[in-house]
Amino acid sequence: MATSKTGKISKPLKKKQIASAPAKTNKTPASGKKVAGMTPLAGKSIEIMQKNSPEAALRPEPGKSQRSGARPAQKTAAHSKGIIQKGTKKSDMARAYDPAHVETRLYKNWIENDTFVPRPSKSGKRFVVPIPPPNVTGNLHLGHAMFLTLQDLMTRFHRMLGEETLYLPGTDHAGISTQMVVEKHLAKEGKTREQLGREKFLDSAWQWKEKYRDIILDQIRRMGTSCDWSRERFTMDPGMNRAVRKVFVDLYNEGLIYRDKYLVNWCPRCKTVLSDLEVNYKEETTKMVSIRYFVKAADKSIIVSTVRPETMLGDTAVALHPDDKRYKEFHGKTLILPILNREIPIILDEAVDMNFGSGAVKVTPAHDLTDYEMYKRHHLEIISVIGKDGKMARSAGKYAGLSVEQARENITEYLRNIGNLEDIQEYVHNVARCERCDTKLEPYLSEQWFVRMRPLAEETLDQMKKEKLTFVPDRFEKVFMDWLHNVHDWCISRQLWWGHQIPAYYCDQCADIVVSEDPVQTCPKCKKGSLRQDEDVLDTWFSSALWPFSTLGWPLKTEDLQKFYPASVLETGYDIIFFWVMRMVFMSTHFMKKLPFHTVYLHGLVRDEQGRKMSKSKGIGLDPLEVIKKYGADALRLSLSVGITPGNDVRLSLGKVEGNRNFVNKLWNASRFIVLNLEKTDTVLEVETRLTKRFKNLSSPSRWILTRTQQMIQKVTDDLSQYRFGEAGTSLYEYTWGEFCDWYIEIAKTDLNDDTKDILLYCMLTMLKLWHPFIPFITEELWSSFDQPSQLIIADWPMSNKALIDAKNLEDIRLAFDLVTGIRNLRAEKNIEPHRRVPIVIFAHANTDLVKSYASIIQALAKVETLTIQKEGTLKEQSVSQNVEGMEVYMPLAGLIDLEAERKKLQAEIEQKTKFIASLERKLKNEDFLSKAPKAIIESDRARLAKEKEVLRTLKVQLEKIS
RNA sequence: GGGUGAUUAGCUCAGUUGGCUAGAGCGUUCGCUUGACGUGCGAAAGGUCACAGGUUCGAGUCCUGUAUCACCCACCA
Repeated sequence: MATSKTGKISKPLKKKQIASAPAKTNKTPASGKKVAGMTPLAGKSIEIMQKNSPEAALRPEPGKSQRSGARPAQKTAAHSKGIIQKGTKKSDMARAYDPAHVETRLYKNWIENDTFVPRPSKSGKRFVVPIPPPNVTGNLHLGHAMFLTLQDLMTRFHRMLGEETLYLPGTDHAGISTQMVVEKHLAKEGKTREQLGREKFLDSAWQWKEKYRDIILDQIRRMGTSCDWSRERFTMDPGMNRAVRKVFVDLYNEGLIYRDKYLVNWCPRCKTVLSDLEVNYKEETTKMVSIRYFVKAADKSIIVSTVRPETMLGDTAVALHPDDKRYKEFHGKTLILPILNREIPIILDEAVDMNFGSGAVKVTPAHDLTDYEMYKRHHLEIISVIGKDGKMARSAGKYAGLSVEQARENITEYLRNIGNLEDIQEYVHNVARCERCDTKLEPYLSEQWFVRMRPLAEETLDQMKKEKLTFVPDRFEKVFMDWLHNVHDWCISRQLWWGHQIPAYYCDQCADIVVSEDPVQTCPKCKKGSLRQDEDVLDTWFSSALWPFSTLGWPLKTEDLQKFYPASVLETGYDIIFFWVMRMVFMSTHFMKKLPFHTVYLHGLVRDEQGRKMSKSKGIGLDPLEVIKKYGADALRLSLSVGITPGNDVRLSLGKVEGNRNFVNKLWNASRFIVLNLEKTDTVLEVETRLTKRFKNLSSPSRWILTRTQQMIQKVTDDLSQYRFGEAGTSLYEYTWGEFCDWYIEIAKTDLNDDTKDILLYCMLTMLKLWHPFIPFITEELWSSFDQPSQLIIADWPMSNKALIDAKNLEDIRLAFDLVTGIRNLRAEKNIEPHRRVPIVIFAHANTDLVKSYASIIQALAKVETLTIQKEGTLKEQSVSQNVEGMEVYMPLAGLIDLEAERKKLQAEIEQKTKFIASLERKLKNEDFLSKAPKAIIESDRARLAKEKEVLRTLKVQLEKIS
């Protein structure tokens, strides 16, 4: 491929066919003229000398500060710290960027200038991102860093587009988690929550919250997030609480919240119920015991198998499949439960799997969900034998008080002794565990509050037909829809103290339940009973579900609510799609009659270098603050946004961050170069206007970089609009370093006139704008060094300017670049020191005039002494050669040439070329291809073929000349 | 049991609607005080795009199957 779609020149430059040589130039005339074979040894000895030179001692040790350099210079404080301050002379810009001293100052500055506060836009467009409120339980981790980076990236992009932008911050009270850490904290002082009592416990929880809220918010700021802090919310703010109460009461009145007795997931350690989503299943190998149950008054028996023999104390039936022929004679009989000798019925139920085990199932309604369902179908007895504490209950008789495990052992042993134990086998099955503390859960029969999901799900499905909800990546749409189609009721009560207390009140006289937004003292029904509020609190996610509208003042009809609901994009990790995203969607649909956002962007999970999930509880993972301290927030942000793809997990290594820190520093130095060479700094607009007028008169490289800049503007804008952050970042990176720095700055050095200075400035300012959403700190800092009006954060996003595009020129300049690389190749191959100038002869054939126009660039960048450019010709001296796009490039090296090696090199190239041409020809002779492929493809292949043939021809010519 | 994702250079990953003699960063090798930057510069080596079929003029990209890994949902004792 010649020039790529984007017109990038980097690809062709890396081609293998182009061979060797060293570096570039400056204006000083060449000094060392005698071309001599430079041996590797000679090079080494020089290196050794350098290390021992006095100057070397001044170099910074690796990993130490950047302060000293090879050329020690007097530095001001600002200088040495890598920051730019008002009144600082430009020449004082430090050699390396030091984020630590810049970030805090800039952040403060942004806030002082109210730049994070939404400002009405001319277009009326708005962009709203609700933050996923971090828990007030601890410190920022990389998961947070991830979403903060992406959300802020979008926010800053849209703010620069001129939209009225709101990034709404806040924190979550995080019920169980917070209660757990507060209890742990109290335990250190030897206190328990029971000792303290509810009120005092809540006091210390609030204290905890105050402290950690401040910490976490501060950490959020460290990432550079441009949240509107004036609108910050906490899920237990009075306003939020009001919203929660209203939602609860409304849903209750509509019959969508109910209270019922049900077998729920109980965590004996947390002492609360959990919703199905908060249960993790983990595989475990246990013993499955088979027990013989005898039929009453007969010697017939049935064998049942179980992994939980201790629950047999609560058995109230044995179930068989109605069609199971083996057990026909047992239908209608009763069995004697061993140990207790209780009489239990045999029931028939289709839930039984005939093919599993013996085909007979013990039924323990109080401790198994399937059994509980059978209990309801068959009107059985229900006996609970395990208590809230996870120990055997009083109903377990002599086993009461034992742990479940102990009881299991004892009962198994007892069954063995009485001869009812038939078999024990290893069995692998899934065990339910608490998402928070990993304790084994017990199904527990109790009265709880539930949200009736079916009607809400259907309402949501309807709404989603009217409004499009876009998922990025789109595969999550299916996951989302499947869940909606297969919902279960949501258990929302929690036996905790920290959270929104359920607004339900019970009468101590008539047992009536009053559900009310405001406290009720006396029973409205019997008029005499006093009311006591339900002690339980709501699932944390209940309040999070209201986040998109409760944060804006709902249920009040506030201006904010009108303006900023619905939000634009909800960005979060795919792991909380059901916990949070789903619930926001159906709650918002129900109460706002509009989806809460139009797009759901789901990022992957951040993992460590080994691919392990970052988890602070396990002590794995990098601390974002440490990373920021060492490499800067910008470097961290880059590492979490460039090269990533939505929905896919990211591995983060310090090496990656370091690389990005290096990039940030590169940007700093490119700016530094420009600052040092600029006499005056005009605004982007002024420069752009000037360049637009002069465009046609500009040099080819100048037109090239301007064209590429326009293309970058277009690409980055498109990519960011379509949530392709990784892609946008990658191209910008390549443009910044690989094109602007590596080529344009080097070319500009050869002729620093007013035009080139204008272009350097224009490109840099544009680049700073394009980079700003990714790396806000350094870009803002550099922006200020160019004396631009207003801050970068609120500058206008650039627009691609058609008057600054010259597409044809991209092709032309590529030749020049390829020639430079080709010559450098030759030099490197022959170990010519970079600073030594060499003579070069180019037979450029059809490109002669064009190449001549690039002579000075080639000469400068490839360090050429005398550059001879001719249409064609013969060689006077022995030379090494290189073929660049059909142009013959020779570097005379009399006496130092291994002719055989040269021949082999050319022959290899000829062979490769020949093959490639053959395959192209085959393709272009293929009737199917000619008739079915798009014309543009055929045309470009034809052109390609012609070009390649020319290259082949010249390669052969070269081979002859050398021989 | 159902579903999803991953599998591309030594490592970590890109690769938008199929047109690619397959790219980046790190690492490796060689050479550099080249006055923006050694947190740098120049050059190079390195890939049967997991495997097997298929669709297509053309497949890293689409389809089917297989393997391995990861995850999600449901949980049958």
